[in-house]
Amino acid sequence: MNTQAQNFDEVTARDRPATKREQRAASIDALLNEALTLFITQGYHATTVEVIAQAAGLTKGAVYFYFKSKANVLTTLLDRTEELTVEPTIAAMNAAGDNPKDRLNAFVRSQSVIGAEKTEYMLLAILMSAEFNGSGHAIEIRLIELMARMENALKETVKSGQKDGVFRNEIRADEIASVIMATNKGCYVEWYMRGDDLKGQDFARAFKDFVFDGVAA
Amino acid sequence: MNTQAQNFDEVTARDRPATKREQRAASIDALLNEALTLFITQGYHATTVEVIAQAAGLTKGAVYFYFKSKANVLTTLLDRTEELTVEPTIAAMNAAGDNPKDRLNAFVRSQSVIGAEKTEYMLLAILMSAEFNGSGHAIEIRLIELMARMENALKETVKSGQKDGVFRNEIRADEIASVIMATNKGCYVEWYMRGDDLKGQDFARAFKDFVFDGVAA
Amino acid sequence: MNTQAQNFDEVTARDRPATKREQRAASIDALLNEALTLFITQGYHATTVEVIAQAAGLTKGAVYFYFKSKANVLTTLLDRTEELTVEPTIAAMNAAGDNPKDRLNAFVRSQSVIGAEKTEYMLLAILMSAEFNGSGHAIEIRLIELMARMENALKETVKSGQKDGVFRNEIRADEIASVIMATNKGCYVEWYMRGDDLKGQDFARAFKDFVFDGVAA
Amino acid sequence: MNTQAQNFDEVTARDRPATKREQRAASIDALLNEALTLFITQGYHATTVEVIAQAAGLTKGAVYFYFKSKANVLTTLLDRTEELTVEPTIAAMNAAGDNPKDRLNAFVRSQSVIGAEKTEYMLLAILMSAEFNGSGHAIEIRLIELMARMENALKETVKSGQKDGVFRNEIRADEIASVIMATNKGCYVEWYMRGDDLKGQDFARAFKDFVFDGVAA
DNA sequence: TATGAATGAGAGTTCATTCAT
DNA sequence: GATGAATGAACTCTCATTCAT
Repeated sequence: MNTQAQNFDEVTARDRPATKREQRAASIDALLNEALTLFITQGYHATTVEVIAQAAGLTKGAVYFYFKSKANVLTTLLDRTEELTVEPTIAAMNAAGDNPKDRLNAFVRSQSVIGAEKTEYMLLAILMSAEFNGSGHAIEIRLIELMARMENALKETVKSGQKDGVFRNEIRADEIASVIMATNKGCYVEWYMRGDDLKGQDFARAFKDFVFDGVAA
Repeated sequence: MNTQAQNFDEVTARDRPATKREQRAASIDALLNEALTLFITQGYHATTVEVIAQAAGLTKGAVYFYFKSKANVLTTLLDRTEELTVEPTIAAMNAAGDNPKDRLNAFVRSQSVIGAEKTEYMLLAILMSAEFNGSGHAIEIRLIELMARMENALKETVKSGQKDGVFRNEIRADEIASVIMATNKGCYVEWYMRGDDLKGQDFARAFKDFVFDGVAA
Repeated sequence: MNTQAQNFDEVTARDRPATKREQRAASIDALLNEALTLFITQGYHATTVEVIAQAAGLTKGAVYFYFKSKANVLTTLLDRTEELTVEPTIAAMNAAGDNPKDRLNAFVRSQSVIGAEKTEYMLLAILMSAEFNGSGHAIEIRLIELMARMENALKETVKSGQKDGVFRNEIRADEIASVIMATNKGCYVEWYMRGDDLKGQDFARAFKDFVFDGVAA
Repeated sequence: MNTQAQNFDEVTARDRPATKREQRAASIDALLNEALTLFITQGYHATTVEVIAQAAGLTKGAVYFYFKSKANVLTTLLDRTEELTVEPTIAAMNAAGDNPKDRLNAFVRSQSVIGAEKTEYMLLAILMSAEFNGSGHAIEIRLIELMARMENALKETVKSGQKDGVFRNEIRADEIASVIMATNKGCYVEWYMRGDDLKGQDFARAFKDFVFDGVAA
């Protein structure tokens, strides 16, 4: 299953596929892709259901045919985010073995790769976290949980790196992990907001060097 | 009676001062303080004028008596932000003399101090930048200009530090300055969003060490 | 059932027609008809969108589904006004041939007919001209243009009548045309405001005699 | 009494006279003058109390110090209107004796003079009649009564002119009087709205000729 | 005499959501 | 599968009015 539509980077609902199943998938994909872009460029609140629909070549009603609410569009996107960003990163860390340095390296590398390929999903998680922070909305909880998975993996790595003496010890693992995460998030947002001002590769390298030299024992 | 309200930091408009001038100042202050908190906790779009007014012990109409629009509440707050965060930081850097290391140190120190004392103003600038990014709103321009002042000071310092050979040279000053700014912003947001999870001083120290070891030649 | 509503001139949106296209047309028509009546009886500013909607058996939201603003309801109505009053009058004048007396006669006749059949549209143009005069609003320009089409046709006729010696010459064509227009407008408003006090036909005849004797050489 | 402020055409409250009584009169006068202009240029609804106050060099509160409501500003103005336009016209007609032609002549003449000297007051009555027509507002009744005084005088004159055989008989006095009033009002509004396009004197003459030829037997 | 702070009702407008077709 | 009509709640903003000073 799921063999359809794989090759398209941006599928709009206009390219009507033959079967109903395909059409369904195409519409959902178009809607989600446009919503993803709009949520990170305009913010969730500032993005209207109407605009999402139009961008996907559909009408408002279609959004409610596929999703039970605007919030549900976002949560669906967050499911994809977890799948496409958090899981590969954790998998990469695990694949790197037990050595803390290797694990941290895997984290930074994975983030760089994902940052290049799935930038929008990473940004979605970061920006929605900011937008929903303190809102009491169910999405806030979903986001905290999503981010926590990543941060916990990092924290464990830092901890064991401190125990092994390869990472600096004067500062608690919590704080170090937080600063790394913060730097990571900050760099994503900065990179995104600056558009073409920053050369991606140089910026990613700066980030990497920064992290490594920053935590070196 | 009414002696109990003297110690509060937050004065609401309810405590009617004697003269009109005082009353005016008190109301504006209450309004701006509440708006500041609400804008960073809920976001600008999610904060209604009514809520700002009620939080300040006033009504919607009063907000429009003092400010010509909701946006004007924010711009007034941004004026204060520039005054309270950007200017002291630049002043501190200038006071530190010509040595790039001293200047960078002044920047980091100033940010830490302001981060502790004027956290909300710093956060406002950072969070509103994210919320208004790409909106085309006049506020976006105001924010870009505000942030640019800080970043330019940093960039100049990094550049002269590279010329003197005290900062690493393999990466362009632009990228380094951006990463520092990104780290700075990321840390503010992280710190704020995590509430009491992070010990402020430890976190600030982690940030400082991070920056310094990261740019050391 | 439901056979009783067939004879009504005013169809409200409640009588839901079968197809969507019909429903759309019915709603728009109901909205415009009610708005027309309300704008001339209460004035544009004094008429609220809510009242228009309720009069048409709909809600405020429906008004904004069909029109992008309150002003757009009026401009739509003005388009209809031009079509139903200005164009027939100019067409009637042109159909009357080159003789200035015939043309003026056609003007007065046409105005009387339209005055009887499309009173509200004529009044709308006149009353809105007064209400928006000097406002700087885009509608003001639209109204000036609309009225100018009629007045210019009249002015040309008066001019050629003066050249032919059939109309009095002591007064400039501009002034005569203006007085005719003013009398015309004044009579519409008077007639409308007086309700049933004035017998339409007698009044129209008085107006006609008045104009003809007034311009005769 | 009432000897103060007579010579000023436009007295603003800024030219503070010496005594309180004078100041009071000056403020009221400034307020009424500005309100008069604003009501006819912008309409009653579109004119805010704030704007009236500012135009008079005072604040909103001052308006409520002198008048009990916005409507009361208008009614005060209507009292002046009656005094300055209706009464002189009726007096002029009475002074002209019993001859219907003389009386009508006195009416037209008086209107021309008042039209030149007290244009704004005449316009106020005409335009407010249109704006408040059908509103159910107390002002509507006040306006109807004001206009009726003038129209009744005219109607009586037309009636006796018909009896004497000097005015045309085929049309009822009511209709003739109404058409004259309508023409009169229409011309005022047209003249006003056209600004400088129309030469006042020519226009007045056209109006006069128009009326006389129109009513002549 | 007049100001300026503040209110509260209501305006125009937007938008997530529902539902018959 | 998708549309388009319609709703209703909420939002930003306006303005006549009140009142302590």
